[in-house]
Formats: sequence, structure tokens, C-alpha cells
Amino acid sequence: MAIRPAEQLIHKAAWLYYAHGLRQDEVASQLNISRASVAMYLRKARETGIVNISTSTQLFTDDVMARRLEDAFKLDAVWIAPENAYLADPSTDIAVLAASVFLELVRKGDRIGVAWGRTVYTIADIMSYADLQDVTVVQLCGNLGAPYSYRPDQCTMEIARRLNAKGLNFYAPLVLSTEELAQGLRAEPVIRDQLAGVADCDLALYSVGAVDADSHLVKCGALAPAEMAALREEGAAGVIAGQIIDAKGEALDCSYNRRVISAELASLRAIEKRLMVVQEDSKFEPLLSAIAGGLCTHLVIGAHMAARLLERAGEAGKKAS
Amino acid sequence: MAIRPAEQLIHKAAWLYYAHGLRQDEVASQLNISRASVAMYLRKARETGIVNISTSTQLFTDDVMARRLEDAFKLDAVWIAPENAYLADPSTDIAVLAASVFLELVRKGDRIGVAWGRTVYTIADIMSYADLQDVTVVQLCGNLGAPYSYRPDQCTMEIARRLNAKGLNFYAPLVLSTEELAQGLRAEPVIRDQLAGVADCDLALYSVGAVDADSHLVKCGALAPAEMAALREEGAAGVIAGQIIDAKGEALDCSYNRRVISAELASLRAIEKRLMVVQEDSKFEPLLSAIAGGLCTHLVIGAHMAARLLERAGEAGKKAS
DNA sequence: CACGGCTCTCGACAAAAGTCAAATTTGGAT
DNA sequence: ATCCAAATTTGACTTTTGTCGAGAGCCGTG
Repeated sequence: MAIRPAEQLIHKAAWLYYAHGLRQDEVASQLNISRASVAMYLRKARETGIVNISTSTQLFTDDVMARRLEDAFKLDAVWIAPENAYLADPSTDIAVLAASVFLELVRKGDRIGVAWGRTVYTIADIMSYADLQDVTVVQLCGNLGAPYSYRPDQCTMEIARRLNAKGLNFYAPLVLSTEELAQGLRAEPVIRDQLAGVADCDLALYSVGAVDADSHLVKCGALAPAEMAALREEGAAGVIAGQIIDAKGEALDCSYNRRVISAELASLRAIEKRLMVVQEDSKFEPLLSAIAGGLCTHLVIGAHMAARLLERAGEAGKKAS
Repeated sequence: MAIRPAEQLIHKAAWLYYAHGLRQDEVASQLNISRASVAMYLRKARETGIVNISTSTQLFTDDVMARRLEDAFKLDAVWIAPENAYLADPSTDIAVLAASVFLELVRKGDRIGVAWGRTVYTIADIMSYADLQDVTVVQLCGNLGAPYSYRPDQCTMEIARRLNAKGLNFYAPLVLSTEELAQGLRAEPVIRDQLAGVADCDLALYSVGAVDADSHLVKCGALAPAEMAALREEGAAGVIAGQIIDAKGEALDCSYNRRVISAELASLRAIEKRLMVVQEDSKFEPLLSAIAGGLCTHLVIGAHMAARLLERAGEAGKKAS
């Protein structure tokens, strides 16, 4: 990558402004350009991750509830967005927090697995830019040819773009019509390698889906509402990376799952840091299942959800004693 | 550390402003305080490291010269501050760069060894704040009761303060008058433990001193100008963490060194990342010695010094071939 | 070589952020 | 209970920053 003169200028301006603490007009005269240009360069510097502005997420883990949740569910870290106080839209708050937490968890050289869904895409969308060139973002599951902008490959690419990282998409459909075809495709070297590579990730980012007619799987046409209802009868409790899980967080033994092209749950569990973000209160049961299945080590949720989880943990504790 | 309501407010303000991108007046109305207070809180947030603003130091490593230096001297990374262009005071530029590089190299949970000198103190002084509570900053060498503000313990403490980290000073003089006393003091459990702990550091920050009458060792009275001159005759080539090294970067076999309380060079070499920062051009020979002795893996220097180093490397190469 | 289409740059204005002294609250000591 | 000192908060003011449309420079093309 040749260093463009423009990029050089952006870098110099950012350096003088942010590192040396000069004012914009001082920077301008140093570089012999107008102050307006300096302002523009600085915006670009922020947008390309040449400068990083991050706020500590301590406040949200330094919470009694968060600590109790960590203990109760054996999680590495929990962040709770206080739903009530701050903003008009509470779900944005969760996404903003999740994005910050995500950036805090990423390390240079990491390999990051990203699933898909509205939540993940929202996070990608508000995530600030960073300059992590040696990071690789890999797609955890096949694509859905949906009219939504939060397609699996979109989520992966957008996050890669934000981080200035390399994006590794994979071009297979999420669901095929026969088990044989799915099996065959999974055996394809290109696909197989990528699926195998999932276990080498250092960090995963996903949410959990609900098993109802509102699920993306239904909206995108992967499953008919009736099929979904039937799966629910069979014990479907949630959706992770396009796969149906049961209440224990194991893959449900069903035709649909056998027709899916996605990272195996075992591979996901092999990832050291599994960051799960849940926005909707309605995903309470699915989340419980995901936690039960050990699919999550780091959790970002809203205060209400946190309270419900603790309540449940309390009940379980009572029953046990 | 109990969470003060004030600290909570600072955190909230910082969150709304930096993470959500609200304006100060919006934050003010959200929190029911005046905008002026918000501005103050935000300054505090920056000063306490609740928000981190960092600029990439890529530009300074992405240099042809830097690459060639890395190759020629087998260094992990080299940063070169372009002396000419930017600012009135070029040495400030090196210090600012060094501070950024330093912050980039620190990881959570790290143990950091810090030596002393004008250079190190300058870096500490302009370093921005960070919130790294689980970091420990340890002092690499004994104290000098000098009237200077860049005493070893000052350097350590200041850097610890900036990082919100724990500072581990050690209270022994840098030089004693007899070898016996030095030996005895080194055997003291408190001192011994701390010296032994140096090898466990993940990162070291130091500069190298010149062997002349301007040296701190002379200015602070540890050595008389005449003694210094004598040591020079005996092969002294530089000063590292209060110790005299020869041209090969080994500790010089002399009475002075035996009377010093400081981390052994072997312990320093055991540290994974050894960040050396050199501001003055006059430290060319000392720097060469330090590099020869493997006392530095990461290097921050000015453009002029870089050119001289490369020139020397070229000569050496020619001689070899 | 003249022409659009393109990006980059600048000046001027509007918006936002920083600052300071005065006013208010807080906490402790008497 | 009352006072005082220290810290916090505020409104008013100044400085700094963001933005936008106009104009300048650049390049490939007809």
C-alpha cells in the first residue's frame, strides 16, 4: 500500500492536533493549508481510525448486578446498559455499548468471527473506526439472499471496513433444500477450510434469535412460519448463527439444521471470547439457552433483561438448595 | 474504590458525548446540569483516562528508513520523528511520539519497568492519561537525591499516575560509597525482590545516557567529572538505568558499577519489549552500544539520528563484505 | 487544446466548546 | 446551630471548530 500524499497530510494534521495539542489554525499554518482543510482532514482521520477516541466501558461492568450475573452464570464479563435514564431509544444504547466493548476486546492480530442479524448490523453501523490492519473478520454462517441490509456478508464486510481489517466472506447459501447438497457443499475445500477456521478465532460477535414468526429466518424465507412453529414444538429455543438450538444450547436434531451451512457450535465454543449482545427483551428464553450451551462468555444486555436473568438465577438457586 | 457520584456523572457525560455523539448542550439537558459543567466533566474524563484519544503512530514506522534500521540492527520496530518539518522544538516531537508509542505498547495487566532521565521524565510529562488499573509500574534503579524533578522515583510515579496504574518505587540510593554496603543492600529482601521482579516485566521504558560531564550521573553528584573521564578511558560508552556500559553493551567492570543498586542488564534483556527513546544527537555512540548489547527492541529516535545509524550500518556492511 | 466532470481548497458564517469570575452548595469544625 | 473554607456549579463571554457554497486546479476525452 503506497502512502498517498493526501493520507500523509491527514496523518500529519492528526498528529499535530491530537498528539501535540495544537489548535487547528496552528496546524494549518504549520502545514500551509487553510484551517478549513485541517478540519476536514481531522474528520477523515477520525473516520479512518488514524485517531481513536474510546470511552471506558467500566461504568457498565462496575455494577453490582453485572457482578452477580457473572457469578450466577459463570460468565467472564457482563455489561449492563441502564435502559431508563439516558436516551430516547434504549436499544441504541445497548448497541453503542456493545460496539465499545467489542473494540475494547479486539487485539492486534486477532481473528474475529461475526454472525448476522439486526443487532449485529446495528452495532456495525454505529461502531467507530479503528486501524487494525492485521485483523481478520470472518463470516460465521452462509448467506441469505434477503432484501435486508443486514445480510451475513454485509455484517462481516461492514465490520471489517470499520476496523480497516481484512474481511473473509464466504459464498454459500445459509440453507439448502436437501441435506445431501448441504453435506456436499460443506465438504468443498473452500467452504470446509473457512468453517474449520472458525475455531481459530479469538473473538466472536453475535446475538441470539428468537424462535417465532418475527425471526429473520422466517422473514428472509429460510423457514415458513408454520415450520418455525413446528420446530418450536420439537424443542427449538433460539437461533445462533443461523442454527436452531434447544433449551440446553445444543444444536437441535432436525432437518433444517442439517441443511444449514454455518460454523458448528463446537467451533464457536472453541473461541476464547464469545461476545453476545441482546437488545430485545423478548429474547429472554433464547438467551438462557445460549448461556446454558456455553455459547457466550461476554454479555451485553439492557438493565431489564439483566434483572430478569438474575431473578431466574435466584429461582434456580432456591430450587437447588 | 467506591464509585463517587461525581465520578459517575463524569462517566455518564463522557459516554453520552463521546460514545453517542451528543452535543454538550444535549448532554447537559440529559443530565440536568449546565453545559459549562459538562465541559468540565469532559475535561476531567480526558484527564483521568475515562476517554482515550490516541493517534496511530503508523506514519512514523511506515518509513523506508525505519524499515532499513529494523533490518540492519535486528530491531522489532523503529519509529522516526521527522525532525525538520513540524515544530519549533524537535525534541518535544520525539517525546510526544515516544509517549504515543509507549501507550500503544502497553497491554492490560502488564508490568512495566521505568528508568530515569530527562528524556523519560519529558515523556511522562506529556503522556496522555489512560485507565489501566491492573498495570504495575516498577522502578528500575535506585534513587538519586537530586534537586531535579526527574528523579527515578518521580519518573515511575508520574507514569503510574498517568496510567492510573500502581507504582512500585524502591527506596534505595542509586550509588553507595562502598561495594560492601551495596552488596548488603542488594541482599535485603525488599530490595532483592524488587530487583528480581524486573525480569518479569513485559515492557521497559528507558533512554541511554552519554558518558560526559553533562551526564546526570555527574550533575547529580554520583560521579565527579574526573571520575567520569577516567571511566571513559576504561571503556565506558553509555549509561543505562544508572549503570555504565561498554561499547558492547555489557556492564563495565568497575567500582562504580559494583556500588550501584539497579536492575541487572540480564534482567532488562529478559523483558520482552524494551522501548528505548533517544532525543539528543550526541547520544549516538551510547545508543550504538545499547543496541549492540541487545538492550533495545523498540526504538524511537529523530530523523537525523536515524540517518547516522543507517550510515554506520552501511559502513559495517561494507567492511563485512 | 478546449471542454466537461471531478476532486480539492478556501473564505465566511454559524455552531459548538472552552473559560472565568461570581454565586451557590457542601462538609466540617466550632 | 452557625460559621467558614473548599469545592462545585453556573451564566455570560471569548475562542475554537464545523460547514457550505464558490472557486481553483487537474485529468482524460473528444
